[in-house]
Amino acid sequence: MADPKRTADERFARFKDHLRAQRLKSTAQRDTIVKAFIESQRHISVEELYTEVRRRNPRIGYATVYRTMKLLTECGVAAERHFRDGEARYESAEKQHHDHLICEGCGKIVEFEEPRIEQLQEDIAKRLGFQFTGHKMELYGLCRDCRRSRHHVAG
Amino acid sequence: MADPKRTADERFARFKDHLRAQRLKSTAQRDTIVKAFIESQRHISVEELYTEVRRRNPRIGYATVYRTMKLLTECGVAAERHFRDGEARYESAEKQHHDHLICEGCGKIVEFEEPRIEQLQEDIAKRLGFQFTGHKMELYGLCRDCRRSRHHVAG
DNA sequence: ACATAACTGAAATTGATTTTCAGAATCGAC
DNA sequence: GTCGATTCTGAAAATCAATTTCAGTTATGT
Repeated sequence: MADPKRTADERFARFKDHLRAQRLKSTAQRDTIVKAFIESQRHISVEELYTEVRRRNPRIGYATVYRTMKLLTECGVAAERHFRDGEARYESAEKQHHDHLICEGCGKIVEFEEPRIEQLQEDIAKRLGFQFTGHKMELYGLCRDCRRSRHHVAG
Repeated sequence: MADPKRTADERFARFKDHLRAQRLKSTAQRDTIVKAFIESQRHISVEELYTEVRRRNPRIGYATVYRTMKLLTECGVAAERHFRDGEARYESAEKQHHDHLICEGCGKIVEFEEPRIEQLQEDIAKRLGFQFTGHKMELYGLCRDCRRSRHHVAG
């Protein structure tokens, strides 16, 4: 596994490169938000990120967080996901393709890959006359912990 | 294939039964909305349905359409879907389970089933310690027609 | 017919996200 | 370094889909 510090630096640098390439400006607010995102846990929501950003600099506004996440998505550092709860969540776009298994009890998100599913999806698209471009796939279930507490409630 | 008229009547009757069972009231507005939905094409949005409903009775409000679609979903006549475009779409819940392949060019929606994918999904959930409860899966692609027009634009 | 619980439309509200706008900061030219 | 055009920023307003409120209306059981 790669040195996480180095990876973080690389991602930050990629963001800075994007700004330069697009003739956008480097600002303290953007730096703060991007660093907070890069150091964050996976699948963070804007609200969660905003809370952390505010901790670092309380004068940064909600809109700037939204605007900066859009930039991060454009330059391929972040990827936007929409699960069932209605608010966007962002994850690192570094990782190879994967999908998500989400616990309906506690919201825990587990990542997985399954090339056999991807293959079947391509086959289906082709069979129906489509050029396959992508998919959205989430599995839902109950994790072990939540099954245990359900049992308590139920009997 | 079943007689579509009979199926429509059955679905309307199921809605009426639901009202009775829940001690809710039959109203002209609800009847109009439900009939419009039942006669509609697959995957209709609330806005599209509202347009048709207004044609039949211009005094019916948006909120009533929303409220009635919720009832239809509760009694299993309609099923709510959320694709990429942000607004809910409703389809007949009569059909057996299926997923959707959506054209990114024209928005065309094709339904399909693939038991092998469902099986793999269950396997994944079990492997990761989850009790599988369901999935959300959409495939995206370009249909034949849209590929053709792309070619025109591109070359 | 009456009571009453449910329903309706319009308007207000919500929650996530985006836009507007006036002041502030960046960065490239001098 | 400082000027100036351009871009940014935060706060507040706006948007968009969906829900709720509310005061007046209607359906249903007796």
